[in-house]
Amino acid sequence: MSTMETRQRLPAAERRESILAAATVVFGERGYAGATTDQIAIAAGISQAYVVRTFGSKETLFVEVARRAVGRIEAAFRAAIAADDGRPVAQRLGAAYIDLVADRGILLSLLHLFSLGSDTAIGRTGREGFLTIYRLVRDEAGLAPDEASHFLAEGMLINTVLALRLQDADEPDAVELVTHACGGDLRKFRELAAD
Amino acid sequence: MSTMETRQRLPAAERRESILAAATVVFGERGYAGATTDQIAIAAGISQAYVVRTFGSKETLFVEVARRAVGRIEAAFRAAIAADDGRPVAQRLGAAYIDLVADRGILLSLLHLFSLGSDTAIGRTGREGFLTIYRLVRDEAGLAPDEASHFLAEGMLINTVLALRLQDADEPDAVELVTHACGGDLRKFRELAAD
DNA sequence: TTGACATGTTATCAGTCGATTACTACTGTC
DNA sequence: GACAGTAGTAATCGACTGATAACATGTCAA
Repeated sequence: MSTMETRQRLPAAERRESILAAATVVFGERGYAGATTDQIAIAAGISQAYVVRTFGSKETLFVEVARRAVGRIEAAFRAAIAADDGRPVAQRLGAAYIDLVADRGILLSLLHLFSLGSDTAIGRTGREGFLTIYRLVRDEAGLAPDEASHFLAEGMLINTVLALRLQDADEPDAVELVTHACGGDLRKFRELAAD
Repeated sequence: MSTMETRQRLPAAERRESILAAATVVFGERGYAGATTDQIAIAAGISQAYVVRTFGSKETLFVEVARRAVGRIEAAFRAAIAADDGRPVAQRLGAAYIDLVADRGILLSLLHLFSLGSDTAIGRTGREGFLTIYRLVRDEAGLAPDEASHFLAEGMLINTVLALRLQDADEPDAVELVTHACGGDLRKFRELAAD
């Protein structure tokens, strides 16, 4: 019934997506091992058991969160490549990446994903995701290998700044560093990164 | 007695350092939450209880590991700054950073440290460490703020590549990316990063 | 309406982990 | 060669966590 405003149960696909969104935030803040399925369940507003049963295991959930995050980046980059406004493509990609900061969890979940390359399943997912993004900026955006590498490097710095919450620090050195890291518009960066 | 080759007990300072070295490797591979004090104890060749009691808690141990890692980077950079061989200082710093790859755990522990900015105690340590290194390359090496920022970005990319173990991947795209990330000498990078 | 299926929960469990305590043994010194 | 202090271990515990199972309830088609 859609006449009732308060739907009590969600179709599986929507519930799945809402769990993924909640898990993205929690994994982004605490990392894979540091996050608990109970924290994710609370964030999603359901029971811990349902989180686990929906994805089979915590590891599977994390891999799904990571794949979804890579997909978001791909979509944002493809849109930036298509929307040619005269600026160089690298600049458009950079702006698109900064916009992703609004979804803090996405970038932070990927940071944690990339830090766990030693784990068998998670590591493979991480390598695949990282190379996918590298190929996208090289082949679809047309950046030279060294340009693509530099671009990813700047992205990793943004991830680090975000994880450290340096944009909230008030020391002048932190302000200066974050300003350069985010490409100059500290004000916008801070707004996007605001909880 | 130093006539006996097999010393059975170590003075506190040496034992402390050996635990820190072992913990650096384990934290580097598994992260803070993913590592267990028992794994660290096995790596150090002592009992789990002794690891915890020596540092009071796992968190204190991690913070000590992180501070030690930052100290190693400081020392390596200061040496590179002092040893002026005609090359630009940024190039010397880059080479010094690549050399640190030999101690994989140091860079990987810092990667994990930087990913936990939301944690109260660990986050503060991470911000302090990151800013310390930024100030060093800016003030002591004399890099301009944007140069220092770029330098840190390349460092973060190296950390990521290392964590993902991309230097061991055989796909041509991975080889190309790692080559650019490490400054060209893939062979040396692989040797240093070898377990 | 009713029944069948999909959505969700409560209760519980076995394993793991950091920490504490009580105890043991080595080491150098007077 | 005993003593005092330092280095280290074994045993154990309570808390936490991911997973499972049994059960409950909402939803929709016929």
